Amino acid sequence: MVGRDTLSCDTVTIPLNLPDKPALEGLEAKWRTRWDADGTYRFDRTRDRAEVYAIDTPPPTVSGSLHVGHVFSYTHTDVIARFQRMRGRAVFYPMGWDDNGLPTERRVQNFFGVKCDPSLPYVAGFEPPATPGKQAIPVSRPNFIELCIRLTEADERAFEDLWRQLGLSVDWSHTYATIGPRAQRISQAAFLRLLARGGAYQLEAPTLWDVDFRTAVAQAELEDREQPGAYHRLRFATEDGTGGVEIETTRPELLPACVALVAHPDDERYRPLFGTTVVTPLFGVKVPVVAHALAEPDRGSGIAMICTFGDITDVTWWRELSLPVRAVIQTNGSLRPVEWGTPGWESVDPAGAQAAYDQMAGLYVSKARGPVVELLRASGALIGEPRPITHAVKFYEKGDRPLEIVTSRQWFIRTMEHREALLARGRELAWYPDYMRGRLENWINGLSGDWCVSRQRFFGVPFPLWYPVGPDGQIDYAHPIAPGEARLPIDPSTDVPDGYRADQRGQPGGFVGDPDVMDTWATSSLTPQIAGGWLEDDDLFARVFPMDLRPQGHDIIRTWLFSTVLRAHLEANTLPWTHAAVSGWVLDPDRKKMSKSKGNVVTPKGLLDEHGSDGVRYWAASARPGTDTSFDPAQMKVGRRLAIKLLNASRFALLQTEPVGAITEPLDRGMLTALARLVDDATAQMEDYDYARVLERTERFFWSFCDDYLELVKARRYGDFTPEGAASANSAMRVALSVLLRLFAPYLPFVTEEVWSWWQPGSVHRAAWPAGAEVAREISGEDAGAAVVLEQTQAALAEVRRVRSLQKRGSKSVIAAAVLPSACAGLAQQDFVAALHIQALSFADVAEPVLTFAEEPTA
RNA sequence: GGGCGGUUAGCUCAGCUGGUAGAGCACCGGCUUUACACGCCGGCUGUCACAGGUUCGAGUCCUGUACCGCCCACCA
Repeated sequence: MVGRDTLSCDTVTIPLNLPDKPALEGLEAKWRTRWDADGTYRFDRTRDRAEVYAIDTPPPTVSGSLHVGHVFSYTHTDVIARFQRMRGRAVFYPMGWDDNGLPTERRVQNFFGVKCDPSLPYVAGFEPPATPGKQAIPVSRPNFIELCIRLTEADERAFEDLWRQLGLSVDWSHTYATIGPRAQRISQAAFLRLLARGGAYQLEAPTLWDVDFRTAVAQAELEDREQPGAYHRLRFATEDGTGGVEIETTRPELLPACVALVAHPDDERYRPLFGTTVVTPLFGVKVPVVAHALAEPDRGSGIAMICTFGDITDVTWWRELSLPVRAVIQTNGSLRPVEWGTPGWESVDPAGAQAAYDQMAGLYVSKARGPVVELLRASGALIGEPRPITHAVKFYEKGDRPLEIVTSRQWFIRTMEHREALLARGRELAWYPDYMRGRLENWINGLSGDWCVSRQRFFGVPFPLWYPVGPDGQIDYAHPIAPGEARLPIDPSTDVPDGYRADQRGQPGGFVGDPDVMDTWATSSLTPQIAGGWLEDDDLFARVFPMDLRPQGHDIIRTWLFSTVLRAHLEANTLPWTHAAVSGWVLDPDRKKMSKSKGNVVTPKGLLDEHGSDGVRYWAASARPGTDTSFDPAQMKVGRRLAIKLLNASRFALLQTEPVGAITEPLDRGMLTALARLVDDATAQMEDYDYARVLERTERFFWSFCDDYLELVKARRYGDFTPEGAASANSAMRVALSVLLRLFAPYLPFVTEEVWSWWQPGSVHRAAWPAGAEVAREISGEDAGAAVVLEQTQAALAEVRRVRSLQKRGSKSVIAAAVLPSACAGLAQQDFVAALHIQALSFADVAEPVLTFAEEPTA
């Protein structure tokens, strides 16, 4: 243990260095430099796992800017880190930078005027133009990633600077980037291991598709948005033409992709139709009427058309009812060309179908709706007019147009078969607050398919695979070629598989690289492994994994938390960490999440400059774990005032160093008894991650310490009575100060370190977290009787002050006679009388103090 | 539709295992007190969302309702 574990004040040898006029200004700059130079927060990697506290820090997205929400939640983590460090743990507190993914891709494109083209070979020493040209220059993926790292370096420096100003006790020698070589290597190795064990597979299947980004997306990346739409009632004729059935749809443009109608098996209205065939309007396609339990009798007309594919339900029906595919949507969202009358596109009227379809082909799906509705209306198949509605439509969370479902070849990680095990992991994990566990369970129970991890993007971690090309030029996806782990990371678009030559790329008998990159969560789900040195530094990894803490926001439980639990479960058969601390959001005064735009108006830097880092941290740390919190500069001012008070009260406590000695006075012993109890409570609550409560209670004690206790002992410590009395007060004050500084240290690292440096060796952040027993030892055990004396004295003080104030007397007024309720008779008379300038004190059966003031000296 | 959280003083929020409502801010009044005017003392402010129930006693436990927020859902 680095810190001192004794409180004996008389052992302090460093010379007192009290400033005349202490101030907060300049403390951030002073101490961050000092901590850096002293390696105060360096991780001690010689310590055993049991002595380590490892944190899986969320890597902020470097292509954005830090906002108030970051300052808020990272402060929570830092408070915990500092507490654990003072508890004697070696804190592994790395920092990551998230530069993998679409936001960075866009920024690199715009900033350098380039675009990623994985078909190009790597060019060593490539330099982008000084100013981006109109025409984007195509570059290879490795070159693109190099540019990304170059661009984000500047952002990372700015972020690091802000974090240091905020006082995060991160070990800056442990950083990683999610697109860096280490993250790529680990992402690829983890994938290959999964593949080798059968935990990953590729499949040609309908998947959720963003038509703008032209990539598959995963269930976790979806969001619902309310969109205007309309119910269209369409009439399908029976095969013999004598009857018909009416369905309702919001997507009439998918009519050419209709493969069946479906109703609930128990629906009496449609039961006679099951097994029969109806004919689609306009296109004349014969489709069966089928039954499936997912069809809801009370929705629309109770019978729906199944298209390939309009939504996820269509996929379910298609799969479970073994229906044919009649896909019309292309990867760019437009309707593909179709030759009606050819296999798969049979029609009772091919010419009519072609004429109708030609008015839609090539149009983006939503644009095709107008023409098809017109045709339906003209044909009489549209019953009544469309009825406008608003309904939820699925979007890619970063996308602008509704998701479509397109059939394509994708990589999946098996998740469905692990659902029970993952739910058990969720129960095994300690959650703060506990109810957040429900979010994970909710999500796992709602999973509808395996995790689609491939993306048809250019920037990201590539799949480390090639495929043989047959003599006929066909790509053999069934037999992927994987590199040995020692070769990782690789980029199959430029690297060549063992046993092949570069000139065999794309040639019959040669190979091709997998063109896709991984979902960013496929990398982010491995942050404990990346930060902990998996596959690279076994010694480090053994000391930090599984980690202790995952701090994160509640909005990414279904993505980051879930996927990290999944990967650790699959790879290591363990939880990735034992605790998850979920922080809330910062809300603006309208009770909405502080948005980027508003967040940029209030920059974190500006806040730290204005209120001081300790002040801002105070506001953040006042919020209970998981609770959404208002952005409140007033609280930051309160925090700043607390820091200033700490400076001044400390100065007072240290102002007079002599004499010191045994703590004998009941008032002093009572104060330390209360403090010992506070420390025990605070420790228990900190262990339970309830840092906000500890701050509140420590603060409450501290203000009372200042305004009551210090005022009461002032005369005695100045030597107005006996040397023994003064010694008792001086010693008690120093014990209390030492303890209070350490209790506040996780919250207010700058001011506590400053004060600590006046009179103590080393850093307060390496000092031992106080224990109640240590405080009690100073007075040879808790003194319950003295605690009562303190309580009575404080209560009497408040009462006399109140009466005095109501009588509009100043605090200097001399009280010739004070009569107090008998219940106060046990108070510390000498200190009490001196602090209130009481000449004669007596007790009687009165409800409140009766004060007789001496004549005011005439001014 | 399912689930979770919230509803306490004008504002922001504490109130842990049930025992006569709390803090800070704001507001008002007082104090040139030798650690601090970036300070100190005091005052004002509440049918603890609503309705039932359990209990000697409920802000605190149970049931239901309303509103706010969030998460999830196979919304034809």
